[in-house]
Amino acid sequence: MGVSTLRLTDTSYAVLALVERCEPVTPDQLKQVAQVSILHFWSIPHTQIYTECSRLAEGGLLEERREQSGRRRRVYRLSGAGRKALDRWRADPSTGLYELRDPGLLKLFCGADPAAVAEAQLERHRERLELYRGLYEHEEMPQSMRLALAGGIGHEREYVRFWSRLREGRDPD
Amino acid sequence: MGVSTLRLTDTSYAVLALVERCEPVTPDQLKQVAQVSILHFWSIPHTQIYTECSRLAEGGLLEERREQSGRRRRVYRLSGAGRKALDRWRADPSTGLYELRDPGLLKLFCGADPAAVAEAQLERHRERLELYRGLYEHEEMPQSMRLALAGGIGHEREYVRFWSRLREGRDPD
DNA sequence: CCCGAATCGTACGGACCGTACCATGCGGAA
DNA sequence: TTCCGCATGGTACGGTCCGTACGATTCGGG
Repeated sequence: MGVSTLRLTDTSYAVLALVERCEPVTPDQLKQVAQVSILHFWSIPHTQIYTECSRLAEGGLLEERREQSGRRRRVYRLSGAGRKALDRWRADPSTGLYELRDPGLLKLFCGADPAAVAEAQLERHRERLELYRGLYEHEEMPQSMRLALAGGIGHEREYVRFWSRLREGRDPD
Repeated sequence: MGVSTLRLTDTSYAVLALVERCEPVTPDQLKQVAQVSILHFWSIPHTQIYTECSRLAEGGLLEERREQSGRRRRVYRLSGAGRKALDRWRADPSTGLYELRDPGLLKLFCGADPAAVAEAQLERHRERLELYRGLYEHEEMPQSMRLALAGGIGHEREYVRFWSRLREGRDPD
């Protein structure tokens, strides 16, 4: 299949960028890297990483090899066309809107007891905040990744603030 | 179809709660209400509101009537079973994790120029923040809705802070 | 050497999504 | 009044996505 007929979504570019950073790489490794990076602001079900890789390979944006022994896993690299597409996308700063599905805010909106929901949410968000802070402190990572992570930290901090106030029955302000 | 065979997602409950608040109500009206409320933290494509309403009616959680004249629109009310299901769900404060798809953070992560992305993001988030603040000040609304809106305001404020710092080349902190 | 667990990958059906398109009502112009 | 154009309201439908469930391979310990 030629590049011309290939539909590229933001998810496609996410995969291309991950491959760029990790090549040569198997889908399973991508899955793990995504787990501690983009999945926090760009959620994808794990199976889609496999299908997206093979789509992109078929379209010529990734190069696909097979390991010669063992599991004969597929191994991907960015192709010239892939790099070009990725660069073009990166050069354009315009984006679509974000989409959020936050069941905590939903329950709050729907009339659940604020303090009770807050209690549960606080626990989750505190965990996440600690997780992000740990990564931020201890991991080596490229600057762009560090910036995105800082975004996540900011959000979790805000979540914790919000739900804390709610738990105590104060106005969230 | 009996209730027993009906799969209820968070989206189902979102619709039930909106109906509870607006009944009697047509799907189109729900669409408009959602537009200025839950869509900011629980995104749903508009067509799904129609299909979800008829699913819930078929399952006995909503009552469906037709207008007698004009467009003969479908008009929904919460049934007894619907109210019960909704109450049960609300009483349980546990929830799943939130999911986010933020193309701004994604581009940042993928190596785009931070200042350029920030410029574009700032514009969007400033608009949203103003929108939410306007609603918060001027609209009458139930307390639970006000709380959820306050959550949205907090997040937009954080977004603005984050992208502002990035635009100026400072560390996001 | 075998077995169980962990890892890695895929198959598949149903839910979701978004585009494109109909249908109806409404209001203004002549 | 009638016509027309636009705004509103609703649906049809096919492709994409999603998540569960399972199959395959490897590894480690007894």
